[in-house]
Amino acid sequence: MALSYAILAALFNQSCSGYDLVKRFNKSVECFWSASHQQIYKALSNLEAEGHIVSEKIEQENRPNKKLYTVTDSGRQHLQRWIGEAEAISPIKSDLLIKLSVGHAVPTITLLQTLQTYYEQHKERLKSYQLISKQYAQALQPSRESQFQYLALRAGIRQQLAWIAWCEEAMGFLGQPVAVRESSSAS
Amino acid sequence: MALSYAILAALFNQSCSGYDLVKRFNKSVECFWSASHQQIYKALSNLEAEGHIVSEKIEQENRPNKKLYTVTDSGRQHLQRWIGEAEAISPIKSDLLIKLSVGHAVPTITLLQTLQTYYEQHKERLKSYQLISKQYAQALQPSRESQFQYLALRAGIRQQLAWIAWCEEAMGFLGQPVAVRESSSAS
DNA sequence: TAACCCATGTAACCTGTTACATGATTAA
DNA sequence: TTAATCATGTAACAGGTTACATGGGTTA
Repeated sequence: MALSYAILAALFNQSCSGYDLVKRFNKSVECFWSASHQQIYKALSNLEAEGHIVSEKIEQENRPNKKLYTVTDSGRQHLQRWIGEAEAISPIKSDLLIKLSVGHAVPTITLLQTLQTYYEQHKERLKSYQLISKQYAQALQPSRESQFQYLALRAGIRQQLAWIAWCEEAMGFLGQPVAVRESSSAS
Repeated sequence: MALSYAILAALFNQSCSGYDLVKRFNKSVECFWSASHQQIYKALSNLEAEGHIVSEKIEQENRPNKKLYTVTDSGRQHLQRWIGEAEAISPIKSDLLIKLSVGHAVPTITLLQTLQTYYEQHKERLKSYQLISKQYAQALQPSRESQFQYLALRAGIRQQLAWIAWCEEAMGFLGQPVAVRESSSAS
């Protein structure tokens, strides 16, 4: 369900083909959702069957033809209605947290190694978000659209910072076997 | 896949019935994953077929019999192996971020209302995490197990704090003075 | 008398992942 | 010549949601 809306939102911001959508979802700015190309092509044909998007066949030379998808009035209304609804927030569902909550089942060194790997991944992701963020910040006259995308990016950055700070806390905790400390930099 | 491990981890910490697992997953401390009872019963029977857990039939008076599930040696090893592996981190997949990234499609007031609802939910969740956290912190001699659970909880707290701070940033950006209402729970 | 708690399940359906398929163009 | 890019799909399977089913005991 949410994937359809994510697609609708992406197409509302910028009409494109299924192939381009895949790239936007998995590589670049729209990094808050992911989906395989199979899933996306399926969702696109459903959305078109429901009348929320239309496709225009683009004939190309020296490469395969493609379909350019555009949001219809019906699609826009569908999207607008959804934005106005607030769903219940969902649980974190993080592998790492499950692993840590049974950390006593393995040697501390194992846990530290696993933690380190996640730590580095979060730092990587933060870096890529900050890079995009810089591009937005440098725009002299940002469009209203891009301001919203910048805001969403800010959330991503805050999430990564929270994970990174926590990894450091956890590694510190595991580094010297101590009791639960009351202080820490919780704020 | 991850659900099986989450169940294994929960049972490793404390053997219990499927019914009790549902409660532990959806209500209380193990609040980092969620699953319906149908899903959990299914996963339990799979795990038992694979030999990772065993069930003991508990006969009860005045109420239905139940099955007490316990992790086997094989199950413990399976879990330990998994803890040592580090998967790739996954995208945020937040409805709210999708909504915000096409915020220009609706009137600002609509977006603010939606944001406010998420904001309150995150504050609620933070409160419940902090309540559990306090119980851990008050334990005079915390077990090694509970220290790990406390650490996982710290991650949950940091996540909620990040969301809350971002909601305030976003609401501020959208031109609404952030009303810092201390008790928004009764709304 | 109705609703909820205990306790476990089946079945239909939708969503997401993995594998398979095609076929021309371009860069190493 | 090997691989990657462009561009779109089908099919089998695993994971997750919703609806349906049972039946005694307790609380309002």
